Amino acid sequence: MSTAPDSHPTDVRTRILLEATRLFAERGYNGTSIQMISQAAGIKRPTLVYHFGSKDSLREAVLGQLVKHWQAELPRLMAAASDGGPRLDSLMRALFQFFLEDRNRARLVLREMLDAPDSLTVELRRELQPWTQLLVDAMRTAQGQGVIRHDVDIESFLLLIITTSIGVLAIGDRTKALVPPEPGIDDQLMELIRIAKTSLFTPRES
Amino acid sequence: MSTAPDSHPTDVRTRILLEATRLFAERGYNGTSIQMISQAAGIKRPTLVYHFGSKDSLREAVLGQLVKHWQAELPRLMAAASDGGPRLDSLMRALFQFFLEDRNRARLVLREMLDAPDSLTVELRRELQPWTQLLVDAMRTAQGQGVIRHDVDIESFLLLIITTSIGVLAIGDRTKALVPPEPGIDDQLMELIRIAKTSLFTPRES
DNA sequence: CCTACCGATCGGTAGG
DNA sequence: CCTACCGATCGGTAGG
Repeated sequence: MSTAPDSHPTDVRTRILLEATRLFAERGYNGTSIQMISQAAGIKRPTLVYHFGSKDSLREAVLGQLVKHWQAELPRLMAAASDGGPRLDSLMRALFQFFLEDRNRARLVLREMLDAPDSLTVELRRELQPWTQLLVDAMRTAQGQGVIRHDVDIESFLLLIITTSIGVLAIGDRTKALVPPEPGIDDQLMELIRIAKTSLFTPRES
Repeated sequence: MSTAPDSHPTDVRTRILLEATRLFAERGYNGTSIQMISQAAGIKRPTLVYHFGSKDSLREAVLGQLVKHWQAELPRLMAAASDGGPRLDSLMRALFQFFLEDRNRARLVLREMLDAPDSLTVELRRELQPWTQLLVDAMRTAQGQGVIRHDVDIESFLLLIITTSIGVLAIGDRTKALVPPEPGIDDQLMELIRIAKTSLFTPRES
């Protein structure tokens, strides 16, 4: 009664969310039964249902986790970069780091985008768009100052960087079979950074 | 007996493949029952099984279609561009055109990459890699001639363009919710072309 | 948090 | 190309 009832790191609810994230990412929502998740979490199926109500609610909880992360991270990044304007570097680094930490996160996002549950678009727009709006504004200012090339379509550029980052991290080790020396994820990410910089910034004169 | 028994454009086998492609793309392999496909094709389930043996064989047939297209298209593109070196433009245009014709193709490819059935990597490597190898060689030559920037990682560059093109065409109308004016697919593709050109070619001196 | 149970749907087969 | 049928698994509920 005096100790928090379920604040352990190996909390049941947490364990369910962890395994659900992994399995949804690896096998997809439809390819994963709540039975598999329950077993991975070391409980019986009705216990999972007791905690989350339904498979679909569990899906929303899993997705909510990721959205929540960026809802906290984007403001942090914007603030940290406020001196000297937001830096492409730190943003891309944060993007890479988060999805590299657990590549299943990238796969999950991609799958959700493909399945397009109604909840997703709505939540993205409501929770994340306000922050990316700020980012777009900052970039537009940099463009006005001549730091960013005049021919850049800021909104599309941002979207493309995000799409590509997630794409590479989710399936980069599978697409590489297309091309002979089979460049690794790191090679692809480094080339992505080069491409982004080259096509975003006005070449320095001197 | 004198007329071909099933060469109609509305051939049963063709109709099954068509509906399977659409449904696998929209709902995923695991999210689509052979019952749904049969119904969409206007037949009963055992008839589908009679034609394709199993759900998994149908999956391979659906994927085989797409691989076959590029197996024919890549050599064609390489040959057409042989005078003056392969042109980035025609390649990207062909890529866009094929996947724009039916966006479900892009979604299907992305889903297969995520599901990573063993057959996929093997088939990509065996059927498509020989042709992309030629493309890489041609680009490397252009790089030696100074047409392509010296700092380009050719293999990663190619992979990134393909990943991004498919990504945009598959989920571009969903990711756009992230950014305020919500740029359309066409905006994103045009910006992708700009990014590719800017980051690939050595700036002309003049 | 569990045991026991539910109807519905799954992919596939038998047999014609 | 179909009807009739199969065991297995699905998500979820009753009740404790």
